[in-house]
Amino acid sequence: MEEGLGQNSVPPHGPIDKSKILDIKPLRSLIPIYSMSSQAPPAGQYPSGFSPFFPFGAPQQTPTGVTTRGAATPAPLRAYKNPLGAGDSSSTMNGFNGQDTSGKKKRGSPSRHTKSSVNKPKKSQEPPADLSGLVGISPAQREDGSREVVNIVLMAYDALRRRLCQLEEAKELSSGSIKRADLKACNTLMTRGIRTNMRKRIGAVPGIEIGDIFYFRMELCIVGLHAPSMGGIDALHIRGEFEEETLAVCIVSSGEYDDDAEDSDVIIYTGQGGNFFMNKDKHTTDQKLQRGNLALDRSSRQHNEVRVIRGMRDGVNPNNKIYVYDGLYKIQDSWIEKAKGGGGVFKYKLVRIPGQSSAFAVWKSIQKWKSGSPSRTGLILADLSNGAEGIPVSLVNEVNNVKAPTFFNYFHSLRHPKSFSLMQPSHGCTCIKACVPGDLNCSCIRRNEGDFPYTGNGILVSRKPLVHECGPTCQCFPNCKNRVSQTGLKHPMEVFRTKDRGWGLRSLDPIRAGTFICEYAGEVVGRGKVSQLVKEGDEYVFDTTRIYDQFKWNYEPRLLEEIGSNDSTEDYAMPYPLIITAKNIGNVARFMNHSCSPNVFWQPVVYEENNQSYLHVAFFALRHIPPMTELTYDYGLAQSDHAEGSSAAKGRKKCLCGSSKCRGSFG
DNA sequence: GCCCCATCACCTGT
DNA sequence: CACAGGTGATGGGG
Repeated sequence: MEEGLGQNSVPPHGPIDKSKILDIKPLRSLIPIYSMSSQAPPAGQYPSGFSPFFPFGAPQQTPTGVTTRGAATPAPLRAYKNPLGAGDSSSTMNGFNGQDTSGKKKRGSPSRHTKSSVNKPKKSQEPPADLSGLVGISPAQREDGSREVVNIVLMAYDALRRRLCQLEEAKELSSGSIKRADLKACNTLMTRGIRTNMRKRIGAVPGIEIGDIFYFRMELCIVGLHAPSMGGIDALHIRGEFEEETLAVCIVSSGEYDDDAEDSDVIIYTGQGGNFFMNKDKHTTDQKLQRGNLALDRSSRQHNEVRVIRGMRDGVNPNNKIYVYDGLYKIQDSWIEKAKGGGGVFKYKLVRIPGQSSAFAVWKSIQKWKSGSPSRTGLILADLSNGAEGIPVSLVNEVNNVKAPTFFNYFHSLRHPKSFSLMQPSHGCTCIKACVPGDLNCSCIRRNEGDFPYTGNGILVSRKPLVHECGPTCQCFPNCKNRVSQTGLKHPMEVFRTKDRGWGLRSLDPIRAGTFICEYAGEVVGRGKVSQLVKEGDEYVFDTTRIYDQFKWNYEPRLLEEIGSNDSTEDYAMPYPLIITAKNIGNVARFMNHSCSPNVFWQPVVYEENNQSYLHVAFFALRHIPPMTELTYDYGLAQSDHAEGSSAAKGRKKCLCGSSKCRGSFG
């Protein structure tokens, strides 16, 4: 039956009649598949991707929806799988939900299903309470998100996941372990209603921007970008008046297949099924035109927009995979190939819709810069740190003719005029080799209230008034995992010229939330000198005693209730003042600009040198940061400014961060 | 029609 | 490499 396509690895030119090959009934010609009468929004208001529903007549317009975001356009779709969780629980929240007049129903009735509940006893429990209000998500926002809500959900997810990892790692290999913290965190959040964009849609997803990166498939699920937790194809089922239709809305390209195309705007995607590499004992079979394949096939005819997420190996951590949202594509071609195992395999050619900001293409050009083939445009200096960092810090200006920042000496850490004697002198831990999470004999861990502050791959678990790291007086090896902020830069950085804010800092690598970025290096000065420095025009003062906007980064303790761990103090009070000037001496941190919605935050870290405790300011990623994104943190307000109220105090600068939550000025 | 459960596939992750 | 594992689709029974 596969005579005609046995030897081809080239897409045939004409359209194939798959119905012949696969014994599938032919496609019917499509009529508009949802009712236009009742709720059609005014013309022109469709989100991108809807017009193609008009089979042949509608003009192929440009992807208008691509650049707009957050515009919660009403979608005239009725999805089969309605977001029942939302509908139900929202009415529950009103406290008036037509309570079961139908006597029985609902779970908890311990009637005849007891037999099945023997093997899975946990199922019979009451559903967990809706906790979405805790983190500030309304029922409507669960349906349709926004940038802010997406950030809230992702932060809640990762905070919980980090904490679960921490608990898991502390337990060594003993009792009931929390394997797969990624799954557990997702499950917890979903059952508590902490998620967004539950309404499946074609085209852009509100709150998700092209270039956004993710570190787990579950992150794609909870923000409504791609629903299946493993499957590569997300399909939407639409009920029309006479027919039902299924369309592909999103795909994840894992990069494990031969998806690669030379052109970064093209992707060749393999259909699903056929067991062609999973079951080894089974002979590989032809893929069938069903499920995801069927959806892709229909989409290739409807020409609807399909979101594309590209999975790729993390250069820093080859075990990890990073998912990059690469925007909207359309399926241009499809054909059948013969796989090595012998089965027929569907192939789909997706082409990126032009006019979208680049995402995956940026990754590709970074790869090229790193290999050095076309040199970086605007490169002024290959390594601003002059070897002081283990990793080069390039200096780049693609904007104007300014050749260099004002002179300063690059230094990787702090210079103390005197020892920092606020804390009682203490001795380092006596661990051999490395400190082990959960080992309460380790004095450093005890100082961290029994928690190892970092996960195994060096990610900060939660903010604290003070993180205690191991230091030179500890017995443990220098590669102990509790020395994260002492190990210098881990990502190749770039000091670059911004359009309107002088120099800025960004990374060539993606940075995962909670990753240590750098410390604020410079000279420590006494508190009394601050005003003098400011008067002298020192723009490089870091002062822990300023007023900082509070924000929540740690996990929500109520989400951990069933594990019995509900300690979480996100205490924002700064225990010890520390003032640093990086005017004459400093590192990359002095180039980080202010933003009112930053992607980096600072955390006090302490460790010992020569039996004296020294305080450092360490910067961590607030959320996942795509490569080439400017790194920013909140500069806070000088105390004197705060006392004067909101009147424009002297020395304040107009803020150009461009955030929707911009406070207007800083400094 | 609905609800509940079981089963299955899936471009996971450790 | 093995295997635990979540989600959503599917299908059957009550």
